[in-house]
Amino acid sequence: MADVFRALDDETRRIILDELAASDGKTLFEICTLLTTRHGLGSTRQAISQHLGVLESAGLVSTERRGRHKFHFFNSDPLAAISQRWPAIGKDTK
Amino acid sequence: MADVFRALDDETRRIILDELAASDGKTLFEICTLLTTRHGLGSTRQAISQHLGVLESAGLVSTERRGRHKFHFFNSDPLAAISQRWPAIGKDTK
DNA sequence: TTGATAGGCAAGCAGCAACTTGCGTCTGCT
DNA sequence: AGCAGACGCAAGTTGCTGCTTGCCTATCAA
Repeated sequence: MADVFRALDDETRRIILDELAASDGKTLFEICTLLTTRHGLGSTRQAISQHLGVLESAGLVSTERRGRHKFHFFNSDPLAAISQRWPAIGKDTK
Repeated sequence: MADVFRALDDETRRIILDELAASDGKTLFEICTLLTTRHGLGSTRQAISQHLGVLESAGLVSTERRGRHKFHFFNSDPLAAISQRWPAIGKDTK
């Protein structure tokens, strides 16, 4: 559970989650391109790769390898643990 | 919004939030006592004070001064922003 | 098989964040 | 007024974290 909060404590990782939540199945290079074009982030490929590693080890992102491509998928299950700990969250969300 | 995640990225602060969510209106010394007795944390008063400062500047804790006492209250409003960003959170919370 | 594409591993560096330590401030009681 | 309790401020230290750099592995196409 601690990993989830640590993973969310970074604006770049939050943006990555936004992009994956909008449309799943992106590769590392696609995410790199999106971050530079849409969000003006000049991070390196390795930096993004490390971010994805953090997100994956926190369970927020799951991956699937096909050939030389690795696709990334958003997983919201760990976020549910937050609303379980402080139930007031999902109260008025409907 | 970044402050909220940074504030939650610390086990001690999460425990403080748990205690305040369980029962509001605690003073700094009361929180210190709870952390040492119930959770076995040997932190200093100043350390807890700094944690409360982080939580307060993130909007997760509001304070009220009466005399020489300062009471702390849990505020879940910033947590709602999380479920707004990734709506999947409050999905099955009912 | 050669080359190009997609990604992984690991060391090094810089900045931040948590904790401690020491002192200062203000309130309330006697 | 004097003292003790509850809290605030600020500097210094240590450990972690994000980023870069450099090199390596694996897959597909020609």
